[in-house]
Amino acid sequence: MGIATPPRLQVASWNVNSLRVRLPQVLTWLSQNTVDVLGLQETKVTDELFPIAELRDAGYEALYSGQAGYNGVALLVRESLGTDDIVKAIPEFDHGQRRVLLATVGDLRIANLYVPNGEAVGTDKYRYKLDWLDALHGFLRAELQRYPRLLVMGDFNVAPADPDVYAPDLWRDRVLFSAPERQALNALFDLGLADAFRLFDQSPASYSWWDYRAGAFRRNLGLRIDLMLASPRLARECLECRIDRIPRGWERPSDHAPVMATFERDEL
DNA sequence: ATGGTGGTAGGACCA
Repeated sequence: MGIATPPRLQVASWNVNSLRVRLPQVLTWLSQNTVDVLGLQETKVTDELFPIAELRDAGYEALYSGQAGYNGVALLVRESLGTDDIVKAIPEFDHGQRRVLLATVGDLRIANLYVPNGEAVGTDKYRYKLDWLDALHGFLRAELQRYPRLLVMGDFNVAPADPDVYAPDLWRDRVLFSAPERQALNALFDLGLADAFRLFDQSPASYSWWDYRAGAFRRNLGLRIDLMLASPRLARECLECRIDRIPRGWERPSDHAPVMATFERDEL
């Protein structure tokens, strides 16, 4: 018995770099963290092979949009919550790459994204990334009109600012941190979306992705490219946002760490 | 050091 705590919704985003390889880690992490919604990126699994049974046994309903070999996104939602109004592509920018999954969970609108990597500045893939982000901007502007409580999360493959990069001067003209990419991200901020991580005090050199090579994680040579963007209404209800570095240190890890956020809810 | 590692493939790709 005690004073009832306000209801809270805990949300996380994690690029797992193959759900089939990382499923045991996802299940372990879910058992250790009270998360209501988990967005996954780079699932690299077709819908036919998506591990719905294992996730259902863990208490989660799965929404997924996958393809063979590359890309793939999913939303794991605690079964009691339910989902509605599912969208699997940016309208008028659907090229078959499975990078987008939106759903309404309670009164929260959640967009889970795997933004194109862009390969290198000046390449066709880089151009595609910028076009993709431009289309995303128009789409999210419309979503914000419809849904006051909008959370946009995922692997953005762009670091917002100098403190999000271990060597900003080295990265300033490279993919993941080039000025046009940051400008595209700033355009999303200009819609009123807030970088939830920066609503709170954080440790210096907080990153979400570390290259597999050259001992980058051990040396903390990382970038913060996994983000949670909150609409104005939702930003006011955000109680916490942090990165859980622990799974990046596990054996055979994803190269990304989960980003977590907690929101106070009026009711669910 | 144009390297380094990892996933999906069962070749070169993608990151």
